[in-house]
Amino acid sequence: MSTSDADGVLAEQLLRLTRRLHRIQRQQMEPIGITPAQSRLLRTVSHYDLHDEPPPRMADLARRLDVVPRAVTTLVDGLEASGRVRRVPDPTNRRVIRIELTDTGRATLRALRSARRDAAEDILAPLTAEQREVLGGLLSALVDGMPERRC
Amino acid sequence: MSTSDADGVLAEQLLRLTRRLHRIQRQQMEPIGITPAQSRLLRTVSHYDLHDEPPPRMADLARRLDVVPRAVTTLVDGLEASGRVRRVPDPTNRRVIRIELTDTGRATLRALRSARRDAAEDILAPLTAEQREVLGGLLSALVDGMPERRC
DNA sequence: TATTGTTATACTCTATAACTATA
DNA sequence: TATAGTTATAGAGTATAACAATA
Repeated sequence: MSTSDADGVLAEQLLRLTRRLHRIQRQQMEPIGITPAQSRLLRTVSHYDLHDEPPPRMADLARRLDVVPRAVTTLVDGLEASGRVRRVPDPTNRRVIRIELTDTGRATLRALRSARRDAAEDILAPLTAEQREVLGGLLSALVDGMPERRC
Repeated sequence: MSTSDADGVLAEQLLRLTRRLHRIQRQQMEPIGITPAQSRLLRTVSHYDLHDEPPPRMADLARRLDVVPRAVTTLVDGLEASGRVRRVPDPTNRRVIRIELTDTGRATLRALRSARRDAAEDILAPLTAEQREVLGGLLSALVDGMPERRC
């Protein structure tokens, strides 16, 4: 392995780690009856809710989740079917649909938080608190440096 | 966002980052005619090749890739169809199939290396060389701490 | 009876393209 | 004509379960 490929190796470790994180998350979320991608969307919706901002549009969620709008449709379909969010047409622009959190959705978020923490703890076990802080800082720098998805 | 959920946030950043890495990789590998998962498998096979070890069995690859054996079948199918690996029955145990790298496979690996590096560089751009080294160390600690998949 | 890999099947996640209804 | 979200479709990735061949 040549030294100049260090970045490539780093990318591979990232992918491998995330695959495991994904599997653990899926297992822990299964009893709650939600998939990881649905969980991410639900958390994104809750940010608006917690900050007393108007509920997000489908397009907002696509941008925040860094996926194509079509992908949001399916996720919201699933969350709406389980009563965790509500599709509410925007009265000022009838093309727009806003996604509102329901009480069921809030309850799910509470259950989810501990599951997510357990999954993270499982993955991060080899690191000390200080190391986690450093890792968090580096990841924040990377995520903040990400270009916004054009929708 | 409560402080005690820092690990959860960290996990989310990891997932978000990896989703982008995945997308970039897929785009860069498309002209080469290979998918990211096939590429990972090919690289794993090449480790055995480079270290003059006997070619890996399907089960070896499943363990190294941290996936179920069934998943390896599909990946090898694709790589064999494009002439990058060969399925060779083990003469000493006829249940076992060993996966050998072909010259075409080696050529693909060369093309892949630069693509992978470009994808990594794209993601890691916000970090200095020192920060990348720190990140690499932390990820190595995490990956090394991962339990082996039982197959 | 245990191991190795496969066939059969299904589900999650995401993408592109074409369409509908608004604006 | 441009925007918001959808239907239609496809493909990558992975999983579980049942099975055949071999040990």
